[in-house]
Amino acid sequence: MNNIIDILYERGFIENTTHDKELSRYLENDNVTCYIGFDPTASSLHVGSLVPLMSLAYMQKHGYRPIALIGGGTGLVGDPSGKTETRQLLNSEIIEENICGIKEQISRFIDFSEGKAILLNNADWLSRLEYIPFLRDIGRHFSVNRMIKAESYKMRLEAEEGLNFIEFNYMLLQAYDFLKLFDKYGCRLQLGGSDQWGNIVAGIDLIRRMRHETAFGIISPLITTSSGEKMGKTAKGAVWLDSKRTSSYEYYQYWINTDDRDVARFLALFTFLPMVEIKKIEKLSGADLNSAKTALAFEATRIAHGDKEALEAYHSAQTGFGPRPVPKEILPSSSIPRNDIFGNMNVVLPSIGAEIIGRVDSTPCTYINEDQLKAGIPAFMLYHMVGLANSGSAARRLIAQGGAYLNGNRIESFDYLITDSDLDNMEILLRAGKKRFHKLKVKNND
RNA sequence: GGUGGGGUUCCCGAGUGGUCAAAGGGAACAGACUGUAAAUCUGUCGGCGAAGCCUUCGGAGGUUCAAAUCCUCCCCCCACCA
Repeated sequence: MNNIIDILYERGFIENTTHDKELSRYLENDNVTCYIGFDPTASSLHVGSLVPLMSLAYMQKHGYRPIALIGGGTGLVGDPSGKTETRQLLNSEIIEENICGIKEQISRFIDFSEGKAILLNNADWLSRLEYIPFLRDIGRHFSVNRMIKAESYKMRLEAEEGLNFIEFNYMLLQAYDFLKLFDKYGCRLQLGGSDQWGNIVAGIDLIRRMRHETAFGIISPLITTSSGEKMGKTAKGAVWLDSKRTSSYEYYQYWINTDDRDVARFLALFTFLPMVEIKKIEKLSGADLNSAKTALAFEATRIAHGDKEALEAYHSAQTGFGPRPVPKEILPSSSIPRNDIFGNMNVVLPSIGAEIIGRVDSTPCTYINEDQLKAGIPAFMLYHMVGLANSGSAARRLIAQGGAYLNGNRIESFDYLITDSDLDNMEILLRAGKKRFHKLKVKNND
């Protein structure tokens, strides 16, 4: 199997394509350029953007030239596709900031060295557009009758909030992007999420009408978890790719908590592990899947944050939840530490080498003054302080319900005084519920 | 611009003078069960060192012993008409 379409299909990246036969034939060419757009609506992409990112990464792995297009221009307009509400309009300064963050993240997935990929910003051409010429040259190719039938707009036309004119224009701008990239880079293929279908097809039509050439589109399914949620939503909000917003520890934990039913599917989408190995995972069930989840979390963290961060997160998980060795026969291509019981590991991470193999740990941690600890702090205050509870009341509730643990022992009373006598190995391990950990370490007075 | 309908605690949504920190559902959190899964059951679900007090129902004023509820002005959304 070396046809990229087959590979993308097998891994679950494709929901639909335009003209499949011609597309397959086109992809047999050597110099295929394809693109995906990312609108800078936040300073970081989140897990929801992983599918397009990974599909682009796969395209690159197979020798195609990807263009990552940052929507510095379209971001000023706001894509209504598939949204039930109007996006808040962002100003240019915020967008500039966002672009910086996003560029960095994309670079983790796509190799931009030596012209292997291109990073562009559509503000470079969109912000210079003149209204009347644009309407005359581009606008005349769009039928409003057709546009309002587009699924992406339909939703909004039927919704309570309606659709305003600036949003209605979004499709034209994205179509124009595609035309630009076709003209300048010979780019004939656009990838995107399924909500982008209308926008992609609009671009293809525009290229056909104006250049009499064929362009193609591939859309990925909207990935939902088996429980029916959109990917990347947690109680705390989105799971960001930026480790400043979602720490490697949290990121790893997000993946390790994958629903059983999603493990194989997610391994295919969100790691580079070979499908042969993933296929074997599909046969596993029950607790056996936990090793696969560990590998998923490790690999996903590695790709998004780096080897070192993945290893730290892995270790933190071991400290909190106990050692969970991953047998050799599970996903052998994964570089996750094998048969590891605290520290003795055989890591196969070239970028790290041997020196880091010690106790590394990224469990959230707070430092406390020695004096303050000697004086003692009531448990509920500490839980609030450290962020395991949102308020004093919440902390009291937590403790009252028996959900607070100090070094593994349940805290019986909300005002239990935590002091230096609770130090274990120079630190105090606080736990809220089953899986939220926080360490408290002493800062010496100076 | 006109007419009508709206804006309620994280979300949906009830509430039209006191009995309202505000029904119900969802989400979330905790406990039990477990495998850091799912499902289920139970409890919690504004803040406060907790009796009691304080802040909340788009915003600002006002009426009243008492306002999410009544009045005035303003902001925003929706529908129909222009």
